Amino acid sequence: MTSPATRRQGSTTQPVPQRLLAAATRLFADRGYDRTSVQEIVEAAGVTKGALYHYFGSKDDLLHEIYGRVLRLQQERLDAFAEADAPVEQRLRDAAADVVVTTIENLDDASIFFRSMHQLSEEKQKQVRAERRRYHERFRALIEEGQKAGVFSTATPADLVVDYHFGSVHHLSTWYRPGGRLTPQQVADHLADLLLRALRP
Amino acid sequence: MTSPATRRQGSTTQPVPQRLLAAATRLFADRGYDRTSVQEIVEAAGVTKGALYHYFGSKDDLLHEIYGRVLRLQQERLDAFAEADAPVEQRLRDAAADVVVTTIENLDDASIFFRSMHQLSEEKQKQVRAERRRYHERFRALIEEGQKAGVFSTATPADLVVDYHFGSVHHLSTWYRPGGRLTPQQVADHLADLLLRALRP
DNA sequence: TGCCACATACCGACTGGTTAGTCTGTGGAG
DNA sequence: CTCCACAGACTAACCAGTCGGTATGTGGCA
Repeated sequence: MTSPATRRQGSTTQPVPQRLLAAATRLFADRGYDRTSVQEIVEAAGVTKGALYHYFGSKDDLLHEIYGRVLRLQQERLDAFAEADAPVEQRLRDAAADVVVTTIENLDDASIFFRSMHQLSEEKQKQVRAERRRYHERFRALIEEGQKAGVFSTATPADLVVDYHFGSVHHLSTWYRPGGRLTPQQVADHLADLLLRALRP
Repeated sequence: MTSPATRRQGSTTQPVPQRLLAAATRLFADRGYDRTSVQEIVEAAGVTKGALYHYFGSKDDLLHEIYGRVLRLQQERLDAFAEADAPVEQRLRDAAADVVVTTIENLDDASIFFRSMHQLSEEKQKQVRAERRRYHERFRALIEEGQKAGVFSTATPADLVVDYHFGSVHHLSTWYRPGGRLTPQQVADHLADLLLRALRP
């Protein structure tokens, strides 16, 4: 009935690889990659080292998986918004707000993402940077489209605008606390609004 | 003639504590706090562990010193701009641009600042957060002043605006490379411009 | 002027503790 | 009987911090 990796005690728990990934995410976000021992991860996931090294090649691999998950999710969502059938202003606003909401909903991923690049092997870093660049370029294309159409100011180069906005997204994990004064959606609306206001011709 | 700590070989080198701080800054920025061994720091500074532990209580202390240096510098500069005799828009623009230039000029400090909070002891973290909050509040006060005066839009709460701007400052160490297309001053002008444009009523 | 007492500024071998990754073993499903 | 999915003891490496020692300078006193 249950898949081979999905049995442990009575209740229906997640399969082991997912449990490991979830435990690692929580711990990496909480105390940082280097401060988290493999032993702590496997204990939090309720397994042992044997299980971890059965599914992952190294501690580093675990981190890489987390990066992959974030990048895939965000790229997918951006693509959807960018391809929508609406005026550029609307598409940009939606995309800008969505990345804020998604980031807040996965704050652990976000704090790992921006703090732990260096702990990845050089090769994996290169891969992550390449995917990140694709994302960045897609976003920039939206801004350039609006600039060419004359609905956005051309006072600032588009890639600087992208960095400006993603700086604030990046920063969310530093100050946003769940249950704060503003809901994720409200924060997203405000930040998207600031972006669009800055781009008014 | 030379102070006791200022003699080593023929040439006039910096005193040992500064050399250690400089070496630690470079290494922490480069490979992260946890990935940098005390041995590497002392080797880079041309001394031994004995010297380091003569001047600093712990590796953690070294990091704390770096934080202190950054915070003091930025607070000083912000205070100067905020107290200047000029219209709010001007004071805010100057302060916003200055923090960008100063951050770029000390990019190593910046990447350490935003990546290594967690490696500080809980107590030192609290101290740093308190100083950071003071800085933040000073900046926010500028925005609120402009909002009350009617020269800035009140569409977005002032503290969100502060986080928006400092997100982009924070982010600089991720993308800015010395010798890039834009000079630090140009980047600063653009980012300050984006802020002021977003605040137009 | 000479000498002693003490301090400051380091040196570098050593220790105790931790950690990523390995490897051999085992229980249950097919 | 075999193989998958994991268990858990073990190892080799590393590292922060300690500590006893040395060299150089300095102030007081005879």
